[in-house]
Amino acid sequence: MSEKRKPYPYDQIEPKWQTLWATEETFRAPNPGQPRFDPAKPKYFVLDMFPYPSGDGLHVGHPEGYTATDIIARFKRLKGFNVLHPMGWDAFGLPAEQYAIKTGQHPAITTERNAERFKQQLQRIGFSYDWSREVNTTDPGYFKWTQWIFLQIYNSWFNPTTNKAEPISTYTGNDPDSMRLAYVAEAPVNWCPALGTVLANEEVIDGKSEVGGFPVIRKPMRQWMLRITAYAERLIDELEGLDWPEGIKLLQRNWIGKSDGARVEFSILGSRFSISVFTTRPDTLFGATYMVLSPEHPLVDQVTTPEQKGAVTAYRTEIAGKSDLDRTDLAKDKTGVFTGAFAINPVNQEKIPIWIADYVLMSYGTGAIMAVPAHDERDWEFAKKFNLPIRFVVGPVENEDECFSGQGISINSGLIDGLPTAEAKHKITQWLQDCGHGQKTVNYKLRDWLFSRQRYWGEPFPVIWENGKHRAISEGELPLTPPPLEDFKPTESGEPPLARATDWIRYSDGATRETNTMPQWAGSCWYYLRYCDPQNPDRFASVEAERYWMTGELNAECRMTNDEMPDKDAIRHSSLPAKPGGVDLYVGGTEHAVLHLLYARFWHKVLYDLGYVSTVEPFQKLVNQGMILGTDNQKMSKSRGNVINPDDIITDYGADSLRLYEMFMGPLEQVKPWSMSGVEGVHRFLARVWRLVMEENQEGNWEMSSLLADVAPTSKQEKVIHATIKKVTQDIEALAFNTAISQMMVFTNEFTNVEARPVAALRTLLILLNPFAPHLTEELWSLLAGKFAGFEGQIAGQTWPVWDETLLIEDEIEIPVQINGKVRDRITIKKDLSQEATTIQALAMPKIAEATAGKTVRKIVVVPGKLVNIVVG
RNA sequence: GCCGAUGUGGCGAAAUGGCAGACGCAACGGACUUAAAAUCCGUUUUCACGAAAGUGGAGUGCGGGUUCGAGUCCCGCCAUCGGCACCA
Repeated sequence: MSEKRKPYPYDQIEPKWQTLWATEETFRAPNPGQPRFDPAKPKYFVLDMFPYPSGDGLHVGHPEGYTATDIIARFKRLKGFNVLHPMGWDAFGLPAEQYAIKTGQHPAITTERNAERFKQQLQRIGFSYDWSREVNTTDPGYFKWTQWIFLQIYNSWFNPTTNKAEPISTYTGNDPDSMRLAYVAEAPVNWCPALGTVLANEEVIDGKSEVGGFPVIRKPMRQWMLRITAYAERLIDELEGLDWPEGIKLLQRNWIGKSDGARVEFSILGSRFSISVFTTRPDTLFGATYMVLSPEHPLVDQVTTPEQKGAVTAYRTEIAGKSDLDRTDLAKDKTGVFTGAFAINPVNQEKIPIWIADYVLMSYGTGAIMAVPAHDERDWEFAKKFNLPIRFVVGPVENEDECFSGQGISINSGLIDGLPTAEAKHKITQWLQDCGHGQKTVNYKLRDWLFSRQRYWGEPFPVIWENGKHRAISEGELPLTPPPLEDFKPTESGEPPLARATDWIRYSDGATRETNTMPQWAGSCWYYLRYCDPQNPDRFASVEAERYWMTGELNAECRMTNDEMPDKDAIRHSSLPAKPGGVDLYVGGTEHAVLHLLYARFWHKVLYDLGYVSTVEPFQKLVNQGMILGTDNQKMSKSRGNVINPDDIITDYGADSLRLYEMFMGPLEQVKPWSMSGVEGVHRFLARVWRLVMEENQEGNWEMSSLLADVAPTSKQEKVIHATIKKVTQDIEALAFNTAISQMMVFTNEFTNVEARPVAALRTLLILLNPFAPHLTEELWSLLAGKFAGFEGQIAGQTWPVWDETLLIEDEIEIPVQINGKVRDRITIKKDLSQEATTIQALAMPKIAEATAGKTVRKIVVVPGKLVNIVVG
């Protein structure tokens, strides 16, 4: 039984170099001040979205982005950068906890085992991570700082005057607790009975949990919230300077959902209360013929008349029992009930009925609307169903049987008659403001971030409760680790699992610990900062390390020593100027466009405002890799059975082939299907590169190719060499890895059938190919080192080659000659031949002369170096 | 419904407004081999005419437009994928 012969011995080469890189710490990135740190080099921080280490291990989608960043990291090192290229584990989360509930195995054990497996798989692919910087969000040494950052948020408020977060001590009002950026609220939340926890809005998809797809219902509960809405404006504005895909920026802007409009007060007939509404169309106020309160609106009880009480209560009960999915089903008919009460329209003193209906959401605006059926589709539909009056106030009205929601000229609208929509809005808003009936307002779709979970496997809140009030524990008590538990389920009464740890909960006489934990997003909000200085026990990262890796600056003028840390007010508000920078390149999937990327930006801005980090934004450049589909063109999933395991690819073709194929498939950002024969194609290419250097002898052993020679390349070869240097360099910088690989294939084809193979050319190819196929190129480099000069040291320590543009210029070029835009012939001319001479030569060509004979030449376009186009009539 | 992306051979794909299909896969033919595998060389958008070299036409989702010239720019559609979705 002999094993199938391998086209080249990748199975021996790859483990060998992986071991050597690990033992020699080839890719270790020292911090400023550490041995081997070179202050003369510029820095480059290239980051992957770290994975949740699931029990399933990696699939081929993971290494797509990781290979791209690894190529960039290796390329930048060869270009002379200090490169920070780290990896870690986003390891808190539901699957480990559910596994624990099922099996009783502690999540920490599952997590550690899974992370270890992920690490081995990643190392088998030969990624050049600095493993000494590995982080795990579940390590106490890590989440100590997650909790610490929470305390900074808890101890801050957003000052609208300065437009930034400030220590709560600077707030002079009388209820600071109501101003904190982390606060407790009794709010309707997304409760998932099957998971036994609440979820963030972002984690609910079509009324079902993102994890598991279980139904989610609305339920009022006491929860921790983070005041991300305070940053809504800045989260939109500060996207501006970022090098992100426009689509992702747009997704964030839409998620935040800024609307300009007005708040209008409607007094209620015979009541001391008034109803406040938000509208983006104050110019349609004269067309408001009724009002609608959300069923959950607190004023419903106050305004409902005794006669309507029964109907209103019945309706509210019905709505309360509905899932979010039922409520937001657009196909369903509008429903609602009259409250019996009337409001007064402030612009014309008209008496209009007040209804309740579930098409008005409590969670947006004020939870109440003025209904203008003539100019709003939803109000139109509702008015038609319940026979409510419709009055057109924006013209020109062409069809009275249709709702018109566009802009136009105000009619039937008193003081704004005849004004176009924009001016009408402005004037009526001014009028409302002058009369005290309303004011200009900006409203956002973004809600505050529901930040607590009823789970075991998450960061405990560093908070205790005493006499019904919350209070932070001291920083000295961090990290606050979760208690050991046998049973990870919520308690029978619906309390979080931590409530089972009765000893742990008791903080002191009369003080108990918070039993909620933080959501999984918490750890990933700041992990990029921890990579800068992952073992630091005294700060989330030293001032100098954070500043260096985020901005490239050494010798920080603002030196915050650890001793100064407790004296927070002194170190804050040094009003550090905003620095450009952050992570230089961040690669990950689109699925985090509005979750992780919004949360992380929010935390970063709080830390920036408080003076703890140097940049306004965390991620300067973002790239989304496209999903890899199965060979059947479907999304990979266990149930479809189309999942490709990278381990199998490595066993059959080697890690370099896996890396190369991941990049050769197509543009990084694009969605693309896996193809096994495609893997074989790049594998063959790597074997061809191997055989440029090695050949098989009679016994079937590999030895150095006899064609290798210390000769100068021919001028044609020289051109290919420099064209390849140019294209590979430019393509890597543009993240166009597929075309870079094509060019290296062209190079290899050029040198395959030659009588003498110039070693210098191979030397160049090996360096160019090294970021893509690091094992193969290191091996060939070391083999050549025994025979030829110029191969000293590891290839990872070499310098990236530069191309000579003058070598790429051809003396003679062939250009097409067109007649009326169609190619009729080709002509070979001197590169710098004048336009006149080119024209004369082109016209003299037999085919051209024949085709133009007897016709009028109306125009001749000569594009130097490109083509000639003769226009005949 | 709204927003965004994409649409090019049998397949993955390439093309600063300037020779459409680089590179790879698959297929076919040849060399090497007793044979096969591997390797190397060649052909491969399509239609018509031709024994052949070749000649001519069509062609980048569809319909228009700008231009000497459009896969690329503009207008209007269609399809697929992704996101948001009663947001007042």
